[in-house]
Amino acid sequence: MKLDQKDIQILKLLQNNARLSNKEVAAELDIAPSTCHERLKRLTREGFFRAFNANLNLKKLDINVQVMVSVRLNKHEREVVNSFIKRTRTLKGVIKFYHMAGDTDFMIHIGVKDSEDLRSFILDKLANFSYIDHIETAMIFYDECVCNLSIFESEVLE
Amino acid sequence: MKLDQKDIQILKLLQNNARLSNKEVAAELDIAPSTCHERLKRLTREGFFRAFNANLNLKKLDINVQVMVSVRLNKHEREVVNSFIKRTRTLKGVIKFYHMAGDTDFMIHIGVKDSEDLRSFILDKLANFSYIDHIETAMIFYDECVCNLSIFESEVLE
DNA sequence: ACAAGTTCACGAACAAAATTCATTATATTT
DNA sequence: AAATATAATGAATTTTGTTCGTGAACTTGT
Repeated sequence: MKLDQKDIQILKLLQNNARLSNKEVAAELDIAPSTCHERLKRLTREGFFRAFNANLNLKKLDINVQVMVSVRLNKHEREVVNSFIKRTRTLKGVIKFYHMAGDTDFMIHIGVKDSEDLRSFILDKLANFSYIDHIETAMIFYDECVCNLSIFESEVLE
Repeated sequence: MKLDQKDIQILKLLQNNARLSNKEVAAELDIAPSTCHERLKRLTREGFFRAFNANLNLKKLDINVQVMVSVRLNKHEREVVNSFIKRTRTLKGVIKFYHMAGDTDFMIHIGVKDSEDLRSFILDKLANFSYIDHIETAMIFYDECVCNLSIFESEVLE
């Protein structure tokens, strides 16, 4: 499946503003709304979008502490790893979940109200999983979704 | 400003599907579209949304390598830090940008085509910033935006 | 180079959703 | 309880989404 410039432009626009209307995207690309609609439908059908997420202003929700929790397990069989993922990804406060290669097995971006909630998250929820080898917590001052698609403007995929 | 259950439900719904139509959200909350529209407008006006991002299927874009690059600087004056941020956050391939407290100053989630592009990213783009003390790269097997808002269902903010 | 076929973009027509607003209902305050 | 403020509603209007027939542009095979 080939992507041309227009397709890539659509992806980039929605990447940075997922609530743009079809009409707005069309205007940006300088094509007819119906044409744009066809392309957007095709991109969706072909699975170019994983999800559309609203990035919330956490401070307004009284979520004042964001941290990156790095976890190392002491067993790495598929079963143990899967069970960790299954159990952890649904915990309240989890924002983003990375499964890593290397020293650290998981990096979990979490957001909570205060340091008490953080303590409870780590001690009560994370640490009582049986195969934890190591947990390290680093505070996040500031995070940002940048989304600079690493595709050259001249590049066309097929 | 107070948030009630319905507001929180709206935020959660859009967090997980930012392209839901007003009508769909209204149906989910079991309220009239006009009511829902008012609330959504209010939430937007009051700044509860930072952004709406499409999460793209990177494999389909020939972006096969995702890594978390940890950077430590050897100077931490505001000027140096700001200049690093300004310079780095716009680099092609940067997906998410974390400014950290602690051992590591920045964690940068990047996505590139292959290990060659990664090498070039690190050597040509990152490493020639003057105040780099340390760069560490960890491969990401898999990442996911989970968005489990850490707000209790019974909780109401004001 | 040319004909046949395919792909793509377009605009008009229709359907659906967004948006506004006057009215009614529900809370809050005094 | 009356008065006031706040929120929800449905109907009317505007705007957008969606479909589809038509024609332009581009491919392919000869």
